[in-house]
Amino acid sequence: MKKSLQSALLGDFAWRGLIADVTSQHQLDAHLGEAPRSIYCGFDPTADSLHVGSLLPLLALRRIQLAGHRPIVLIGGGTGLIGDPSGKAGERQLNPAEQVAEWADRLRKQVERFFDFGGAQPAILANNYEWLSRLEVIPFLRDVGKHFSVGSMIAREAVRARMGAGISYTEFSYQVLQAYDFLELHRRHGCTMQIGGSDQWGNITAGTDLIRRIDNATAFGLTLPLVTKTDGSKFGKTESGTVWLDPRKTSPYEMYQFWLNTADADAGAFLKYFTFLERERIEALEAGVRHHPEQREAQRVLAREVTTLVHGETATQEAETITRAFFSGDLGALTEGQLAQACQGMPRTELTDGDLGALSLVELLTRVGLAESKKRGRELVAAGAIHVNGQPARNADARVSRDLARYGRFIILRKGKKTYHLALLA
RNA sequence: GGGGAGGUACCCAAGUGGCCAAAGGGGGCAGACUGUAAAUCUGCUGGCGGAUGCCUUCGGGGGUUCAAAUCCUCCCCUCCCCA
Repeated sequence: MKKSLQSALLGDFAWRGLIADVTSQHQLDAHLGEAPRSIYCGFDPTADSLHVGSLLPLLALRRIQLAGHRPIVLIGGGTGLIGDPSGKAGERQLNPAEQVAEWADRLRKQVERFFDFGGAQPAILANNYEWLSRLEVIPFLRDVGKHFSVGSMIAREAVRARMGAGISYTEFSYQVLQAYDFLELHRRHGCTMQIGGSDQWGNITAGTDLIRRIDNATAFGLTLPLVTKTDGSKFGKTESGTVWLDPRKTSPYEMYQFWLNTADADAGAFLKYFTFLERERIEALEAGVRHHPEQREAQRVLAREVTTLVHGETATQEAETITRAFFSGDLGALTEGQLAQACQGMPRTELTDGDLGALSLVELLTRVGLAESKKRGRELVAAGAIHVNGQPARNADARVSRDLARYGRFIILRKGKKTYHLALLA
């Protein structure tokens, strides 16, 4: 009964665990196996950068191109003005139009590096503001609106979940716009498939339905799984917050650390999700996790691969250099630039010249919040829990002076194993 | 409306006149071990220039007392039972 998958693409997706849901799997399989297809995924500008969570659909789209199909990256400059209710507990505040336009521009630049715009199937970048902003209400309601039944719109999970808390007509309409995007891309570029996160299922099938009704054509959809961690905590966050793709918001070093800290139990799945390594290699790394977990080779490879995908080889080498220096305690090996990068995600406190000589180490610890009180600070120093620029601090009453700082500016305080704080001299 | 129980530190929870800055557990932080892991063990878990010292703290106010988380009183809040 169950036929095996014919197309290399779906077979790879299935092996990687990238399929949460698909429309008519075997028909899609044949469709993809027959000829190069155009496949799209949308990204709404809800912030000035994508984050690691967006990497899953982004890399899936790249897999699609590598498999010989044409990827269409849709920036939701129009839908971003409306707001997707999917997965949102309550109505969101609308962002100013100029801001959404600026964010859309940033996302476009951010996304470009993942695709090949030459070759046999060059990628297409589109922005739905281009057509959504030109829609006229009367024709839209007559030509498109007629094909949507309110009953099925209300039945969609994203809407149903909001019926209690409330949902505006604006957000309620989101699914219609996304369906319309799919139709538009179908007509413009012969797009026959849309992928997205698992919360996008309703929006995607709204599109395949619309294409069937208006253009009497078959289109397909596939959703990717929600990335989960086995310990139950949310994927894509660290203590310092969201892990962004923009190096100005999350340094390559921070991103490298994020992946390096992947739990053993998640390493295999993440290698499949977020790298382009072939099956044999990943299976070997998974075996490595089982037999030599202490070597953390899978995590190292994962961190190297993903950081390189996002930030390039040079940035990855730099992240590795910083990692080695930080975890050996030998900060002296770092250049000023590397030190600055390593400190990028750290909470920081700026010190004035007046603070120099006036503050003792314990006072500095309380000032920056690493110790709740001087008493605590003393206890921490006594316990050997405080390191200053990689060196264990011995004297709680030592005065803070400029020659304590690296490059005359950086005093990196460490409490315990991984709580850092940067005291930055003026 | 009647009857009963209770509000203690981040949470749960002991304590019913001085030996209480307040047991115990959880959580948190740190140390050891380790793989920048998990588990485990240990320490700390009100503040103070380092103190058989002082200050703040047991729902809120007032009072009794040499002395109150503990007794009295008023107020606020929570829960349970009967109407």
